Amino acid sequence: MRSVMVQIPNTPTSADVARLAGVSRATVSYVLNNTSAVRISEPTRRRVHEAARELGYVPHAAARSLRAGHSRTVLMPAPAVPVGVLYGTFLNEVQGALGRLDYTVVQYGSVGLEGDEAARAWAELRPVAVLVPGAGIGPRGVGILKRSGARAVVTLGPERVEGAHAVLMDHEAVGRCAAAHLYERGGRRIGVVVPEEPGLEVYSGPRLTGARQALRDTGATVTAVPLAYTERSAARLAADWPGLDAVFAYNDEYAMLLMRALQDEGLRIPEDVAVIGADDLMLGRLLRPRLSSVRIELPSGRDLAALVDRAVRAPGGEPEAHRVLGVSVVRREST
Amino acid sequence: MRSVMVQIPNTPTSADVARLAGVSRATVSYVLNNTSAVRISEPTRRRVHEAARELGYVPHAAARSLRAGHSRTVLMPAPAVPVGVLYGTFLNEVQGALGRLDYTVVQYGSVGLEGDEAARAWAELRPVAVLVPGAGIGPRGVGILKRSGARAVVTLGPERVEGAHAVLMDHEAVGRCAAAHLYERGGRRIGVVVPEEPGLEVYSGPRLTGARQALRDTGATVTAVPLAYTERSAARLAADWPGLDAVFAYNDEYAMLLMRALQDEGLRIPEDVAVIGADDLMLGRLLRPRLSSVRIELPSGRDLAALVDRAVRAPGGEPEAHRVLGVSVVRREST
DNA sequence: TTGAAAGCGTTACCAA
DNA sequence: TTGGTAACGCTTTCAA
Repeated sequence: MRSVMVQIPNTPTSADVARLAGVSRATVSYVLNNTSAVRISEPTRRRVHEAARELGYVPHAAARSLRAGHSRTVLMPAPAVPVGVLYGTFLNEVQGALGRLDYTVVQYGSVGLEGDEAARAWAELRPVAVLVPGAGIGPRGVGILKRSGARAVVTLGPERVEGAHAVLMDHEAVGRCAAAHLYERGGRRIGVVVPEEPGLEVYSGPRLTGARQALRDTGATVTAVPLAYTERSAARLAADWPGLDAVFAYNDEYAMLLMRALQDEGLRIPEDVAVIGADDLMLGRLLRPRLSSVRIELPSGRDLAALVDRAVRAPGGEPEAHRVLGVSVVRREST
Repeated sequence: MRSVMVQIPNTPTSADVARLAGVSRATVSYVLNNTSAVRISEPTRRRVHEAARELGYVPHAAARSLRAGHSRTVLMPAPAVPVGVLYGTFLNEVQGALGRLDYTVVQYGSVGLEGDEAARAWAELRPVAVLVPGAGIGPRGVGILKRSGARAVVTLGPERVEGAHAVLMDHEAVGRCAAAHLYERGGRRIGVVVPEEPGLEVYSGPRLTGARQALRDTGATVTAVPLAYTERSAARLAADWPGLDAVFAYNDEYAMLLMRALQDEGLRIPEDVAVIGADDLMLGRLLRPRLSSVRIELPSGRDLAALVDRAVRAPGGEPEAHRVLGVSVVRREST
């Protein structure tokens, strides 16, 4: 009655495998999961495997985790904006490392969801751990996830969130490092580029703050310089240059853009304006003068995966906070 | 007996909500899902909502889709290599558009999985559709997914796969376009950069082939030029330059790298060697001479989402194949 | 308007 | 060594 009417064959279940192999569903489960508590005869095993192969049986993850009461899914909200090479590589590393620890990593496309709403959507999947980059979650969101069985919530960003483990990316340090370098090289009226593109405030804010911190009590001034990632915006800024003698340009891409616009206006780098970026991209080395940059060292994906794993295994523990992000100036010719 | 022993409160189920609200589980389901076939009194609705809020109830996606027999999950294998900004933006667009069509987009971290193995892992999640970028799946994989209930498999890449819908990214056209332009500008000994980084063959191969096609019967020669994305590799290549008078450098980043290395060797661009990249990145416009580039037009994320949606709703239909990728040369100063 | 009960695909316990 | 059975959380049909 059931499979006769449909053209597309119903997807085979373990019951189908059992029927074909002439055994019970339990036996199928034992065989396919290599359950060590139970000994199954070799001929039976073969029959079961054979039947599974023939039907193209694939276990149903939802049913399995429903029964088990937990999953090994680690959920990461997918970044809504295309993320830099550095960070992108890092996220891939984390993914690979978690995979090797036998977790299933799922990036959840959360475009359009915000705050607790997003947390609730993630919680529906009952992940064993959640890894949130940026500032996508608050204490309430963490609560929702934990109550839904998440054994670890780890944030990856500039600030700590109550109840969650934190991998603190100290972007203030980036700003401090850049500003200190510019001051040391003689800069006194120092600009800090703040990208106009939305979504970057999480990083640009702390970088600006860090620069301010570093130059407090030095007599140097710090000016926020808004800049969009377009040639027009850069040209306008350069044409109307507010007389700054040094700039920390947020990252290497903005730095390259700005440097070119300043040069086109006849300003000499670094004599008239010193420019430093961040991320130490290779492309910055191709310009003339070569671009100085703040090199940012992210933790290894393996370390982060290990942190998640530890948190999952010992869910009771106090949330740890790790300050990461090694920063150092790579001085080239633009400062 | 059950919740007394655990410190972490058990995650609330709809039964808990029902108990607190003093109604049956059925009623809870009706209220929370706004089931229109059934009328529930306003006071009852309020009590249910109240109870759900108080307990922090979040429905269990696995249980729901198990019962329903299907999900609205669209699965995309996460690209294993960090992907360019162009393609990354496109993937984000697709994700957003699918989200607006009420699909849940899940990027599955498939590092380390290959071929049918990967397909099987994806199939365990019983997605309603699978969107595979690159060359990550074969006909057998498609079969596995379809038998597991996927109503649409869409590949996104240079080649068609039996049984799957195809969004054909015609990278040969990119190569053809670049090569034709170089020939027209006077190039006769033409090089095509082939990145040494693994994972890029899917794109670099067709681009090389396309260049060969375009120059067949013209008398011009086409030479594959291996290049790693490092200054050393570029310097070595430039020092040992095989006398080519024009190069298609795979994309703008490799082009920038190569151009700088050639300049450092004293070769003039474009007089001695013409260079063209691809992707039309802004950064290419910052070099001197400004970099010429093949501009690649991807389809809109909304179109692709619509294709997926159509395929899901009418799963019987013949697989469609769409040739996308508009290509055009943006000539600047390097050719 | 509400409730009881069946069933989705798995696995684990207990019995044979 | 194998099989029956209950239970995971949810939705939906049927009955009250």
